Amino acid sequence: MDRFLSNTINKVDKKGRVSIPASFRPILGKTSHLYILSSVDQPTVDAGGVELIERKEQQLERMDPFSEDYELYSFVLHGDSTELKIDGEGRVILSDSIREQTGITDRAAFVGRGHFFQIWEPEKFRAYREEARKKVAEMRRAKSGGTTSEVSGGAIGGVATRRGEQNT
Amino acid sequence: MDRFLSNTINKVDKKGRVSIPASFRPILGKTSHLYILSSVDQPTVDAGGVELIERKEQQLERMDPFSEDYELYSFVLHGDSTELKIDGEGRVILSDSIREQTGITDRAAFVGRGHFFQIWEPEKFRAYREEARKKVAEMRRAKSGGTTSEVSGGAIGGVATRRGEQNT
DNA sequence: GTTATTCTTATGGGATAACATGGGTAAATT
DNA sequence: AATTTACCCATGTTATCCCATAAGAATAAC
Repeated sequence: MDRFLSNTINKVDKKGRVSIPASFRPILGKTSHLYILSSVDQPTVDAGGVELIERKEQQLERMDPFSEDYELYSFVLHGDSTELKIDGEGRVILSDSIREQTGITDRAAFVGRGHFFQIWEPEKFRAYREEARKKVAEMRRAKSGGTTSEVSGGAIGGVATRRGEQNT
Repeated sequence: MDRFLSNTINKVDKKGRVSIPASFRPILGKTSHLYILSSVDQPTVDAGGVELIERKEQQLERMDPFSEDYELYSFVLHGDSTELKIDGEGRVILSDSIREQTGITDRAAFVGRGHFFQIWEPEKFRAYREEARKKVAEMRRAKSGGTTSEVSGGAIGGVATRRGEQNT
């Protein structure tokens, strides 16, 4: 497996630590660091290995280094990102900036997105997921006057609600 | 880790000293000096090891030596640079020129920019960051009507606001 | 097929090290 | 001499390391 899939909700302990889902760990590679970029339009952050940053740096390199766009993009990419150290048990401690961005307090939802994953406040994730499902259903309805039952049936998996529960 | 990432706000003590974030220190190499260049278009200064100056000189070489840009760039590059000594605890004392340029009084924001970092007056940083995030979001929206956070991603979490708070 | 055994994981807590910060004092500067 | 700067040491806080444990999951044994 080489992609981040499924979602899990883990607890944030009183020291601010959360376990990265065990299934995500090997995909991050041997690095003991987790890189974080916060989303501009949703209350979530993107997380992954260095490649997450490197991928964006490559996009930067294709831009004119003297342009305003380059300046802004580079500022946001490097100045607004975060590097979390992963401890021996596969945990990270969430920084204040991440908590601000996501609203996370005592539980965090880890959501696989392919070559990266996101970290959400569980309730916000649930709401966003619900909304996304609705929109997808509407789209389909609009396209093919058919019923929605098939669509709403199982387009997107359920949200894990307790320790260790996952959608695999 | 070999790039300057994330941002931190540190306190300037009554002697004028500030700690360089510990995560930035190793990237500077073994040099006990911090090189400073004041920014032309923002109230901030660029900081880094010797490579910072060297890199800028290389950029200069690529410019048309008869252009006005070259003249100005060369002027600020060589005229406005400073060298700060780093003490045993990883602190530097901010010069008057840096304080003038940035408006820093009692707190300083250290902002990673990849191969160098910037030092801002925290409030000014917060404002610029907000603006940058907004513009990047617009950039993204303009390029692709898409809504995935991977596309819109890139911006990041909140600004540290008190001593020691960081995005690590 | 069912039960026992071993492994994984998530989670907690204590001990320790790292870090930002403060202050004292001697060495330089002016 | 009066400041300012470099070097030391002190301290509270936070992060990091290490070990423990419960609950499941996977595997082996019966």
